[in-house]
Amino acid sequence: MIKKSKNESEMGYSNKVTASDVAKQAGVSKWTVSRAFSQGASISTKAREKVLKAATELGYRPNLLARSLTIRKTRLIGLVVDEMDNPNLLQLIKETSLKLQQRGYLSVLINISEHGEQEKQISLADQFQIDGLIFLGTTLTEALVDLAQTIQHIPLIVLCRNSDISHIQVVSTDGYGAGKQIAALLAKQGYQRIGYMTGPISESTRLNRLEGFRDGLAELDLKVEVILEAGHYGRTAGFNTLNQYLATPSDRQPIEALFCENDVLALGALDALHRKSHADRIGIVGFDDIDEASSPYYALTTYRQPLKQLVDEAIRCLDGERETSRPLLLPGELIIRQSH
Amino acid sequence: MIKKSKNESEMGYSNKVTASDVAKQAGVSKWTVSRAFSQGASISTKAREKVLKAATELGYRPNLLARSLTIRKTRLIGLVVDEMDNPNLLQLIKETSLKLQQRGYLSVLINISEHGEQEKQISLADQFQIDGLIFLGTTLTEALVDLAQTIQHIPLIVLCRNSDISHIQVVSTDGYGAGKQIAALLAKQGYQRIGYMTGPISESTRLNRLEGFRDGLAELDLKVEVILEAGHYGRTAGFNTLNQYLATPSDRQPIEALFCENDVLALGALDALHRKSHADRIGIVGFDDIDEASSPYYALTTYRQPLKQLVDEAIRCLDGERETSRPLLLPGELIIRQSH
DNA sequence: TTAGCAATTGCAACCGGTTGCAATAAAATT
DNA sequence: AATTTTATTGCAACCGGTTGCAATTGCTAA
Repeated sequence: MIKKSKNESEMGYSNKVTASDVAKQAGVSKWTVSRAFSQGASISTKAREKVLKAATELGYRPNLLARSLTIRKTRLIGLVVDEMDNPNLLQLIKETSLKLQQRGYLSVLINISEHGEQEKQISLADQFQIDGLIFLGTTLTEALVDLAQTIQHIPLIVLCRNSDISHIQVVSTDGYGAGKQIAALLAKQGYQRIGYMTGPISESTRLNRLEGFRDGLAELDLKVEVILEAGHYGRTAGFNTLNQYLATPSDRQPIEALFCENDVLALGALDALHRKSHADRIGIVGFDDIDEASSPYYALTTYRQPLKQLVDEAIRCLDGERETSRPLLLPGELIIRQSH
Repeated sequence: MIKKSKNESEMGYSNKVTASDVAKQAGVSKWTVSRAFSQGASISTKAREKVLKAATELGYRPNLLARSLTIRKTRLIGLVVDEMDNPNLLQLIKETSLKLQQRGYLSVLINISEHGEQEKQISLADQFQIDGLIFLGTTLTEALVDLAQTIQHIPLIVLCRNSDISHIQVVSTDGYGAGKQIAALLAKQGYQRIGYMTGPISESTRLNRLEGFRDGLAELDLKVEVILEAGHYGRTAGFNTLNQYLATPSDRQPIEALFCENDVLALGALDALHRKSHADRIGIVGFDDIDEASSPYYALTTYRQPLKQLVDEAIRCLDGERETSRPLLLPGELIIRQSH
């Protein structure tokens, strides 16, 4: 319950209370007011108390815009997102925004799912003097990379994606290792003909899951028989892609197992197998461990990313607590269920 | 592909290019530069061209922070979210941020899922001089309502929730009407014993689905036999809640149909029915029409909210294109599948 | 050619804070 | 008690823009 002071309600909270007003009320100069509100400034306890009292009386709240202008720091962080049909992204946004808040940052959401407006939006946020930019699992297009080149004055971080753009810090799950683990799992299960379903393919960002998967299979004298390319990361896309593959007549046996680049695709793939006879079943493995994966209808075997740790590390990079150098790749956890 | 001018790369894009610099380069005063960048300002075409040329040469980009400070408008809109486990929320965020961007706004994400920090976060955004606040399906606690009272100087909008706080504009789906439709649907199906599963109950926000459902059933001489209360909107919560109900011995017959307050709860409920014999089946209806609802495993009958329209209206309120008055309730669409 | 008027442009002041420096007050030293 | 040292506080200038007003310029009409 927030108590409203008398003055506050009297003045209708017109939000016009400025530091000078407080100064007048407290009988000090506006500079002293400023000091009263900044940590560890040179000010006597007495003065600070006087100011704080006057401030609450008047309902004064410092204007962070003005503050940011002078100290040249906004504590605004841009969160760039694109594929907004993935529950995992929501988790990522949730964790990131929460951690940012805890560190006193404010998140500016930059939605680049609308094609063509991408550079404009990021550029706009930049003009607003954001202090950092985090790409949340974003597929970087060439245009975005170019744009990133022009924004070198703030930390740029790619989360949950690999990339080799020089000045962008990468914080991601070790997709290569995960791919290998999943290869081993499927091989142990006795599958011979194994496929991979990928989302959209980007030049400048990679997930490395396929590479690890391929190498892992190779070590066991197996190979990736087919790569199915879903146009985007969506359940329906996964559904259609697998359906189409199954419907296409071929002289070869169809695959027996399929590793999907993420859970959403995997669920779509499982949807495509709905009501198939047991003989026609295909072992499916996903990636992310979204909530639905644990449903008894899906029971999806998948690989869980260490989301909280990833976010932690990303923010550490923002704060400069980690020298931006090579990509930071953390291991996740294989979640075994029944779908594989 | 963004072309970098020579100067830009020469100076390492140090972001220090100010209006005065451009003025010097263009041989005009900094005020003229300002005018060159503002629509419909009194400036000659010749001067504007000179300035624009100099600006691109130097890589000048206006500092929106400074601009906002003087014009006393930031075009920053706070998006308040809490339950971040709901795919529907992601859609809502997606639509809202996109539309805001199209109107030249920037979205500040305010995550209040962390308890206790709620007021602080909103207050912080307010200090940053945001121009409006949209609650995205947020459950308003008493503390939040109190806080909202102190922020009367900017438009406050509750999206996808009903509320009777005086100065908050409501834009939502007509939950009452939807509830009635669903009541009719279930009655037509021949169900006699019908229940309702609710999420957390809030004093100051309502969805009105239950009220409509109850009245709809009453008109057909039926009633809501039981209200199951899930602690929060989560698949697992829905799962546990229904499971618990089914496991509790009772002298009465169990319900035959259940209307869940949203799809996530409904999917959880369906999970609880996994592998039940046909006789023990319960007809389930959800709300939202999230992507997973269309899965063949779930085939959830549900009610789709007119998301885009809702967002449109909300932003119209922001822009003052609609006199903030009574709640704005739009009808959605019943999506019939097999789960009911 | 020149008065008369509109379109431009420059200037000062301001938005609401912060910061280095100098002046003053308080505390410590001898 | 006088002097040095240290802690506070006030002041001017600044962050990077915008805006009302006055001065200047350009253009039209007489």
